[in-house]
Amino acid sequence: MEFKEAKNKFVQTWGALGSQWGINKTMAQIHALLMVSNDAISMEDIMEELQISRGNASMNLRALMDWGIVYKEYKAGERREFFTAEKDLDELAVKISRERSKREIKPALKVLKEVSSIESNNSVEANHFIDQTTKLYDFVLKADTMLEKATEFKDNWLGKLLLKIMK
Amino acid sequence: MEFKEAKNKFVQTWGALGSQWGINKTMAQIHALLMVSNDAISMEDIMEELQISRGNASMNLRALMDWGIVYKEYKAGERREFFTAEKDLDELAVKISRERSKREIKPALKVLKEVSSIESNNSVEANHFIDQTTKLYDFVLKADTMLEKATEFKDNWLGKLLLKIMK
DNA sequence: ATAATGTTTCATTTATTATTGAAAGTTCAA
DNA sequence: TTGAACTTTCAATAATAAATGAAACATTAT
Repeated sequence: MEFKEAKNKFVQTWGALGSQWGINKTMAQIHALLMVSNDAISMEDIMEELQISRGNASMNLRALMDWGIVYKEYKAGERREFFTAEKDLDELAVKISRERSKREIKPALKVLKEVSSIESNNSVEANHFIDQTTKLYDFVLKADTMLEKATEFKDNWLGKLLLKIMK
Repeated sequence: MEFKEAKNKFVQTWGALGSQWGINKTMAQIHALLMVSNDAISMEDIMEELQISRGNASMNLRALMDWGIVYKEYKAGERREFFTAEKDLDELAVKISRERSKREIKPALKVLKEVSSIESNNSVEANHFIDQTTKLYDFVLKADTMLEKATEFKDNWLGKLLLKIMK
């Protein structure tokens, strides 16, 4: 396998993986492309390489920037905008988990809190419902908190120690 | 809000959350329904409650059983099959992460290994590609391993300690 | 054996989600 | 202030994923 083929395979795979995790294919592909690109590339190049339309490229680049994992760059004497991806993987993981927590986990917690707080009518059914959703709330909250802490740890001694133990 | 309304809201929310994470809506809804149901319920009941077809119910129940998070139950003197969900949340988390690791992460690792192992043609481009995909491989492997270990920890002292620290 | 009850499969249909592309918008140089 | 270069928006369209339902399959009671 040579370079171009490998690059293509990587981009395709990353795209497919994205859709399996609820991130649209093109968004993941653009990100993949930028990740392995040495220097910032233009929208034109992205369109060309991935064979996608201008609108598609524009919208997904915007989304990636909203997630904080792709940046615009301006080159001196160039009208066009260039893009680069966050290449530090720890940083990338932090940003992605923050974003998904904010967008999905937090709202889910709100609903869980809500539905677990209903007044029981003392039926077995209702009691079990309250019990189970309360447990779920606690569990999701704990998981969310752990993720948050884990991302803070990243570069302190405890984090490194944990990683070593867990290896 | 009273019981029925809360239950419905929970099922809907869980379903929506599922799609955001690459699990189909009905599958997540069935799981939600079973999670908060006191006792095993029949396919008929599921169809009724979620307003879905027999085929849909059957296929998604099969999928949930493949994931190991829903079980068939037979009731004495009953021809029909009944279903229950894994209600222990730790166990649920373990099963889901195992399954996703097997289905998605492991294959991704394989590709990463493959593409990062190409012979460099010594262009800056190719070198950067190899470097970046190698880092990604290491990172994903580490994350996958941590998840595996974390699920093993679940109920040993170290795990409990970590949870306490991270709280 | 067979009828009754229940389950699975899968080709077709429907719903959802992503993509296109042309028009509107922006920015900047002259 | 005009127009060239480039970007964004969004209604229309296409691609993808999920759901239906009727036929095939299975199991058990009689």
